[in-house]
Amino acid sequence: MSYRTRLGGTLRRGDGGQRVTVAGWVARRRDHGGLVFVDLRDRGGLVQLVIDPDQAQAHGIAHELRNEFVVQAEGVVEPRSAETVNPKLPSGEVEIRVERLELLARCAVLPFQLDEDNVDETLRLHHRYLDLRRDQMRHNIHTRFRLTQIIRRHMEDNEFWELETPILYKSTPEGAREFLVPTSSRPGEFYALPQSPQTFKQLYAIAGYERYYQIARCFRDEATRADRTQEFTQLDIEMAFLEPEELFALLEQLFARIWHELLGAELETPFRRMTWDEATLRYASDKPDLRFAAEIGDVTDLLAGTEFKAFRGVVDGGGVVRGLAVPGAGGFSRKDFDDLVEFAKGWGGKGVAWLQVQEGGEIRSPIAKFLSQAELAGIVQRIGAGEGDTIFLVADAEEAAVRVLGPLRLHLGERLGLVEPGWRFVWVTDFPMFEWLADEGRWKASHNPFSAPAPGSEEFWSDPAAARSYQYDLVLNGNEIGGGSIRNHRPETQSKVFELLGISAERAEENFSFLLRALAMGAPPHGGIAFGLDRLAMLVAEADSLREVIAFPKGQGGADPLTGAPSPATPATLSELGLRLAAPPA
RNA sequence: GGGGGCGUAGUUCAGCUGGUUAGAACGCCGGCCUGUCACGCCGGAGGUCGCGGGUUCGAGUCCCGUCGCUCCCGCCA
Repeated sequence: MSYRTRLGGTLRRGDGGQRVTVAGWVARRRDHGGLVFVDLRDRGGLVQLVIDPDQAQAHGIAHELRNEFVVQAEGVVEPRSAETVNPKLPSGEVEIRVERLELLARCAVLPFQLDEDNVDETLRLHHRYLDLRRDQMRHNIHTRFRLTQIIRRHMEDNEFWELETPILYKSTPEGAREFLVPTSSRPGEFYALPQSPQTFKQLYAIAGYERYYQIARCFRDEATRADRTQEFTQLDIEMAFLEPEELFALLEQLFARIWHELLGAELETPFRRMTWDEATLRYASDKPDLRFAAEIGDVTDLLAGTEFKAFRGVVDGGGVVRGLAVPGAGGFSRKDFDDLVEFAKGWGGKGVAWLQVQEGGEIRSPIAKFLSQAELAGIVQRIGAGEGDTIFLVADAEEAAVRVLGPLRLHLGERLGLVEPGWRFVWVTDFPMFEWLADEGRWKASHNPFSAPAPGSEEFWSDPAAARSYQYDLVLNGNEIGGGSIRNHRPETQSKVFELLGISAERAEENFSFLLRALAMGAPPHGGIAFGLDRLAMLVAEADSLREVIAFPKGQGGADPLTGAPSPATPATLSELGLRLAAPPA
């Protein structure tokens, strides 16, 4: 018997009369004793097989069939009569009248039903080959394929080369915890798996491969989340002679294409641009969700001489008073406000004050009596509150206020149903170049140590806190979906960054000598960006977890319920690698 | 590392304030059925209530511990 088949699920009325051989899985059998119907599933969908008792060979097998048995059927595609058309199936206008049926494989009793929702995820992952047969998963995985296909076409249309970088990488001390890889050829020495192809893609740019991209696998040995896994895929891009605007345009076109082809949505380009300072002030976030207004205003200066001690203390201590106005909180009860205070405390805040602007502009608030009319009017005006709005104020050190206001804004937006459907993209630019780690008494690169200073921050070492880097993130509906920067292409600038970060010349030499050497040998100005492909797939497939768009994902803690990885190594393997466990596994 | 949630037939769940033999639906097994498409009808099997301990005359239910999964915070240049 030959396996030459046609996808049954793709058959349509026009195929009527054709003799076909189809193969696939029994999605369902309806056995009437005489007539037997089988919904045959393949990658293309479902098609109905009809097995008549006249066809003794096929009929005998048809009774034995159970869900997920694998069969091949030969027969004739017949248009269905009007009464028997099934409008729910794309192939519902036809059926295959089977003349010969072959049982190719049986299926053991299923651990879960493929048409059941809400099956325990561990069980699904344990039998992922079954789970992937479900329509939803097939749709997700197919959507992911279409996404990468659009990306490849777009990059190719724009003269990018798809190039590879090593998976056995060099361990570098900065950044996320790495997966370490021992090797028997050099006991005591280790590779690391790449957190990103960062340094190699820069080397491509330096080599003069001016437009590089890769759909790259990356690894971080960190805790997982619904939107974070230890092993992930990113669209990685690097270009020589790059102006950020050129990159922005390239990606705006790419996203417009993806949204058009996968979601049927037309995106407005160019996307909005916003500096980090503006995002932090107005949205208390470096990834602002622009699907609703509720912008934050700073009223610190209005309260410089206030009688209200709680605010006065903060202002005098160099802190800020900031707030936002939302509509629709008019009916909040005392308990609702108390809950918000608790919410704020959960984010490390001291609390939240509220003022309701009632009809006629009258203010209702537990703190109104502590504030002058001028202060109240100033706050209402600065925050931009109208009648019926409620203002929420937070007074604290600036960083602490931002930490509370961001989540508070999102919480209120969701709670009050302010979030409008749609896709709000925004480029956030000019990030702080460094962050001061008070606990450790050192500077840390806020993005990565290869980002160049933004125009105006060339002498970043003179005031690291004020320095801005040439970095940009693409944010969609409050989620960071990509980030990149113009890199340091002058070795002396790169060395200065390392120096400021406390990476000694020796350590820089040890870890990055190859990069510094490369930078010294005719490195062009260059830069790039990387996008989380899994997250993008999750967005366009409208899934709620990364694991829904990864064919073989790992669970929390990096455990793979399917294969049982990770697993202990035998003493022989350890010894070959020159390793000995410090403590026996628990 | 910290906090929350969940764990009862193969699966998804119900099981009240502790009280007979722990139920339902789907799945599975057997039988009947020639136009169904979530086919229908009849019958049947299937449970260490995650695990361990405690309280009690009596524990799926209450308490303590533990394991597994998951969500969030920390962390993720």
